[in-house]
Amino acid sequence: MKVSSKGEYALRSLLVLGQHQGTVMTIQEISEKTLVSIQYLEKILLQLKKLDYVQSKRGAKGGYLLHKSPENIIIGEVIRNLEGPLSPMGCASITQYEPCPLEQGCQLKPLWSLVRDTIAYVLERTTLEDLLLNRIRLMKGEDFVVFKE
Amino acid sequence: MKVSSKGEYALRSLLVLGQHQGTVMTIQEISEKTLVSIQYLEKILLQLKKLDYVQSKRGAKGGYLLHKSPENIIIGEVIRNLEGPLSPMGCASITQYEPCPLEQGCQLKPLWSLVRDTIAYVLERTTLEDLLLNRIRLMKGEDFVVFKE
DNA sequence: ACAATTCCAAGTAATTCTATTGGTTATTAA
DNA sequence: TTAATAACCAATAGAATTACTTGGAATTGT
Repeated sequence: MKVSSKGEYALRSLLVLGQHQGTVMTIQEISEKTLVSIQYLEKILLQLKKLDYVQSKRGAKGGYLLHKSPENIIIGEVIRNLEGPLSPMGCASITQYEPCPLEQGCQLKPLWSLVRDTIAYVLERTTLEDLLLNRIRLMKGEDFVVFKE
Repeated sequence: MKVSSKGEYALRSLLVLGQHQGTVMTIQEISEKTLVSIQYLEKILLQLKKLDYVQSKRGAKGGYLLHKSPENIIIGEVIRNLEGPLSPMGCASITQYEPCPLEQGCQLKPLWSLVRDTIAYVLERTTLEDLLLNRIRLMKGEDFVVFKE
């Protein structure tokens, strides 16, 4: 159930850019802050640019800037865009459903759908702004309830 | 955020064995029901045996049986045993924590911890019996609440 | 002009995932 | 006792993915 390093690195980059809004950051600077190699970052930032999360300036004094404001960057979407569906199995994916020969009568699919929904519930309601403001609430014990009873 | 096919196949096998409790099933029969190759299943079943979920009988009339009763087979544990931590990132794993150089002050870790906790919440409360009885509740819209307010 | 910096394509190395091959050992039934 | 059945086991091979590298082309500011 891992998130790939590509997703992790993309989020690290967005966070760093979010912490320096208004100033242009070079890939090198982002690399220092995120501990990701310049060459790999390059590819990730290019992807983030195509997805319109960031903006670039070429040439001397160039670099990267956030293009959307943090409250409009939804973490679930970033992950989906960079590494595919949030669903643990294709059969339970809403954005990229894949059929499965076992599907009719499959007793596993409801579980995967439930997992997909819980993950999506969390990640689609979290924005870059939430991360920047440390607005994530950790759950412990009894203050966590999945179903309204 | 995918579950590997090994985990999926293991759960399919346990489900099939759960549907035929009391009767010994050969790998071949399990293969037909799960649509997994005999050779790959062999390896998975061996692992499930070492983990004590199933029991085997060698020789003619041999095959596999569940060894634990379905209500004692916790899905989260099966997945963890077969493919590692439920956590999307090592830094947020409770069972197999891995340190990260960015960790102090990392604004991503709380998110990964939250995701880990939600996934674990679902999978550690689901048993094979729940799957066999189709006792998984799909969430929709407003009957799903993550935090008690 | 020149240095800085993004852009881009291609390739490589490592890892993990999935599956196969070729046998060995234990059990049952005839 | 023999033959058939079926689990056990080790080694490895192929495919896919991930992570990263290389080498240069294009753009911009001074």
